[in-house]
Amino acid sequence: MPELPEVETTVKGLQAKVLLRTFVDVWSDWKKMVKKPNFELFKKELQGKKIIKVWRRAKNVIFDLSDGYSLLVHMKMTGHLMYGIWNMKNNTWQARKDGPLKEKINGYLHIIFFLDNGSQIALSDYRKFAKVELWKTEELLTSKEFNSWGPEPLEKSFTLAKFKEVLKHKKGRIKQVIMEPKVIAGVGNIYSSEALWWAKIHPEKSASKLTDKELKSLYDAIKKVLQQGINLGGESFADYRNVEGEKGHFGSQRMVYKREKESCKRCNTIIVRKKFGGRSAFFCPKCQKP
DNA sequence: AATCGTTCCTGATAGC
DNA sequence: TGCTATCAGGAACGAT
Repeated sequence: MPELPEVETTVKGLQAKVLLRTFVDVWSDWKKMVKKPNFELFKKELQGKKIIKVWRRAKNVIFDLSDGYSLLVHMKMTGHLMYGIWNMKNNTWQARKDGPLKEKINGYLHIIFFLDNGSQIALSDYRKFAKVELWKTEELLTSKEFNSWGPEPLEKSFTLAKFKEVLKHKKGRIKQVIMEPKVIAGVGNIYSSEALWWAKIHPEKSASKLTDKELKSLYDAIKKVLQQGINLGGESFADYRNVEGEKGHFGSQRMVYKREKESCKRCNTIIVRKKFGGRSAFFCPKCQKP
């Protein structure tokens, strides 16, 4: 599932490919993925808009366009954006003009954006939870939703004091709290599990019960695992791929996520998987005591 | 105000 | 063997 490092990897990949390109058309076989405005209007309004900037806020990919518009894409759980040249006739695609011809078009492409140089950006999503929205930039930046998201954990302004401030009055389980978009941006199931392992904190511990030492450890761990994720091009345990359709390498660094019944790399204890709040937490019952 | 349950999807897997 | 039931999971939203 794309979290901050995966979205960041996607953004970097797109920056290298699509800056200053202009949208000429859009195709979709699942039009309700476009939430704003309706698909027909979306298609009409997007045509002729030039991509000026590609950036990330929380887990959203944002394309700033000409005429004061912004295109927002949230990949949710199983989505990923790919760039390339699709050949509808023989069902193939190339990530680069001079690159190898990939055997088959990914079977889950639900939106394809056609660019003015003959290339395309495609949104693949087998669970169809992804969302796409076209905003006036000013409206997006001042919207309730945009301003509800928590701080960016890798920005300088995210200090330890800021971390403590956002956790204030939070009594819920720490894992669920740090996964909440309104608390901190970009942290999901993978990186919350990993950060808690590094910080030696049990995922079900109440956020309000963390000691100062634990808060500092967790703060450091969140930044550490996210940066490591970016450095390794994200995690591809499930569906995530970069814009060229390739896997990320964070998997090799996973300490707990999806490692239940394997041994803890610190103390050899068997890693446990426990579901709460509708999600699976992975942790070492010895290193991360309740 | 904080927290919990529901909703959107479909491939994989468990159970019979 | 083949069918059906269950599950995963980001995050907005409504209910409590």
